[in-house]
Amino acid sequence: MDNQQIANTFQEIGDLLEIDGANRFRVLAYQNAAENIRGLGHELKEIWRDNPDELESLPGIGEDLRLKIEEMLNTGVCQFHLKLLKKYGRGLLDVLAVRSIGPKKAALFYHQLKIDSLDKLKKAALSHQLCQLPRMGEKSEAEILRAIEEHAKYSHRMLLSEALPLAEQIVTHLRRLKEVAKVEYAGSLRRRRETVGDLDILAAPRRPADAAAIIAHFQKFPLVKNVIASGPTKCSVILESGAQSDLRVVEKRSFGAALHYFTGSKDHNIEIRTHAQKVGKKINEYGIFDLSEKDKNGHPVEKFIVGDTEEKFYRAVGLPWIPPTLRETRGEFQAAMHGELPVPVELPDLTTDLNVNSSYGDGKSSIAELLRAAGAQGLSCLAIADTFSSGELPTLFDANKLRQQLDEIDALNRQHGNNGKNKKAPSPTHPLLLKSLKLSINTDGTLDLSPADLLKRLDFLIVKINHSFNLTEPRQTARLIKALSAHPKVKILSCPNARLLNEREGIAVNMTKIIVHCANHKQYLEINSQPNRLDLTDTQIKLAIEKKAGLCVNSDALDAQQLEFLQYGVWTAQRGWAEKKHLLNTQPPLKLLESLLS
DNA sequence: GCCGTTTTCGGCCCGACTGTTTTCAGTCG
Repeated sequence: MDNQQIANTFQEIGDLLEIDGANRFRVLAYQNAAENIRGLGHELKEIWRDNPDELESLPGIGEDLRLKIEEMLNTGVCQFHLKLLKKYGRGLLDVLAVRSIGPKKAALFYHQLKIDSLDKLKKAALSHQLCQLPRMGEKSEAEILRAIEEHAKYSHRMLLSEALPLAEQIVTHLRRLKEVAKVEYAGSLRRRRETVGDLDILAAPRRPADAAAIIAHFQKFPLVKNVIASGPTKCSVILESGAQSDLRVVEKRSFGAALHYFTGSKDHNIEIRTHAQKVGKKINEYGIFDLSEKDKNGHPVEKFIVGDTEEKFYRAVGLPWIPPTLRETRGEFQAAMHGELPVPVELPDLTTDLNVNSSYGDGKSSIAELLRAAGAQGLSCLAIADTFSSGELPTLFDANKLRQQLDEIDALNRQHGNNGKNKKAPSPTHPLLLKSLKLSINTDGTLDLSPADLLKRLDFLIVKINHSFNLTEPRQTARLIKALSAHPKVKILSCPNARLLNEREGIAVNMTKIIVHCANHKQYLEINSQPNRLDLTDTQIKLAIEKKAGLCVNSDALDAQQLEFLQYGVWTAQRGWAEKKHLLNTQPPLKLLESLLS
């Protein structure tokens, strides 16, 4: 079992225990463990194989959960999980996933009406059985029906690239209101997670009395389908796309504290709050409060210290500002304490895109168009890497097309003075084109390497998995290592997990082995910037940096416009603690070439 | 069930909103 499966098992145990009426802190322990395991950079399987004792040193894992992890790694199942599932049935988990139904109502429906599936829940609501139950009424019943509809239509997380423009539209909409002093989006969107559950928006009115006007204006956003909750400081709506958006309105003096609070992650906030408690301060979404003064009865007096900006907020607890992309409890608090926070790589640090598709292959733009777009983005170097053979059955290698492409690249380089004789270094005005090729890895790990005379003209090769996604982990790992070793010009592994967000799970592969192989052979793992890939993942990037493996952020653009996707790759790199120095393609092009070919 | 510079027991975040209540339980973030 991999981390994801183990985390899901703990999550389900937590949910079922909650319905079972277990101690809520016991439930919390399972949920925390699930969350921590999801954010882990290393596979539990590997940790356990190397040193079984180390499992218990992981956050949120004690003796009991360690035993359950070992059981799952040994047998592939957890008996306790099976016992709970047998008692309640898997359908009850679906019921629990419906908005407005929590553990208490799920348990009530189950015990009173034997409801253990979405289907039975819907029938009970339609036949008005639900509203007969204690503390249930017609409104609650209607709300459940509506939530079931929404759930059927929309239960996935949005891609970051879908969430961002939507949130920006809402923010723009709110900024138009003169009563608004400040407005930002928060949540996992601000942390640049690869997928986003809902859109959290935060606003501060110019005067406290203006809050109601902001709430009202939010509801008038053209894409609002229905309002699910609205009060004086808070409003939740469902948008036309099915996504939920939550607005919170706080006073200006609390804006920074609230921005921190609603940006999360939850675990990061707990870490900061616990730290604040140790230094005699209290944190909530309204600010930081000093508790050192006591009233005449000896009770602490809450004295507001600060809350208007995040910078001041962190400073008040003795910490530097921590970038949102790092707030995932992956050591950022300790790093901040010791002044060792990474300086995240930024988009302008990139000099080069090492993986772009042209119209010779799957791309839509000509090389000249790609080059212009790259220059406009501030890039001074671009590697054209088309795939000429792909799919289940590799077609014949299209040598003539490639020859024609290489001739065009040589001509363009001469035109820009990059013929080796010119002393001028490549720049956005004199960009350099590199010649590459993206080879599809065969099922047995071999590559179609011919003809040899054309390979000689290429600067480097990229390899990528385009088919046979379902091999076992040992086979898939061996396949990748074989492909990486197939030719000295193979330098980059593209889309290492071969995943498609919301569509296809990544391949089963021992990524630690791949990372170590790349570190030992001066090869580079790609952080693919396509918003539905973002592959490597953040935690794997962090692992790669720890193992000193090379990394690069590439757009894999299919047209000139998609060079803008590099921003998504850079954000993912930031989440993996990548600094400028960790990425190959932040180097000046000539130095980059030297590194790549050494 | 986990955790510890308040440590082996007793905590574990808590405020906003809704609906069904006649003062609050349940859900959510």
